[in-house]
Amino acid sequence: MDADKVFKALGDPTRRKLLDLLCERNGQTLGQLCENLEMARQSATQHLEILEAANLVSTVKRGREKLHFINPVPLHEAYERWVRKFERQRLSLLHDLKKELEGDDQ
Amino acid sequence: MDADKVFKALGDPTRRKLLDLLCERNGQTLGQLCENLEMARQSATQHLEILEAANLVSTVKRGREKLHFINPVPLHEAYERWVRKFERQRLSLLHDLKKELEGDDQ
DNA sequence: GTAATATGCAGGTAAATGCCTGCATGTCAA
DNA sequence: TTGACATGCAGGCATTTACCTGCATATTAC
Repeated sequence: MDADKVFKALGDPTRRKLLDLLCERNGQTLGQLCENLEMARQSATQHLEILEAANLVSTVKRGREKLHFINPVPLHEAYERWVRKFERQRLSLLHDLKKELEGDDQ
Repeated sequence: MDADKVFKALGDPTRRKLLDLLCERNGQTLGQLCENLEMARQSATQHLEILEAANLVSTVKRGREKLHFINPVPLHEAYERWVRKFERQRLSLLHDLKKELEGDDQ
């Protein structure tokens, strides 16, 4: 997994929306996905390419259509390897912050 | 929480490294953080401003120093409201994908 | 007070990003 | 075969991004 590609891919609201759309109904074509976005088809294609490069989406050609499927693995790995560390320390980090904001400096 | 700011902030490797550094030792000054980055102080400042705008980092001025603390709340919320949806459906999404990659199209 | 230290502020630039238009290719159906 | 449909490819353009340098301000130590 390339963590940077995954996080970069998630950094754009259109791409998060695409993942949302695929989560609602997996295996949609490019055209179907475009109906829910307010941009040109080619722009959506570029976003989908970025998601594919991050391995968050896999595609299958069926005739003249291209079907898009979520691959949940990289997202899971990014969470496990990166976000979870912060979750583990969440309460103590929150404690640091509160103590400091209260000006408790002695 | 502004989800877009949070995800955008996490989309840069330098900013993730800053969060990592603060996770190891919370409350570091700008100068301390810069020692671990290979860029000018001003560049690091800009990254920290973005983390602060996303509310992922809070700062406290102490004399001429500026201390930086992680705020774990927005990250937790982003996970809860967004990533967890995919976690819940993870196995079924993975199943869709596998079925399709096997060319199981009937 | 003065010098060293820590940070803030104001541009400036090259590269990346996100969007577009126009045209080409490939597939299906009549 | 021909026209409609789904997608691919190439290039252009405005904005944002990530980095920098140079100088200003504020705090501490001597």
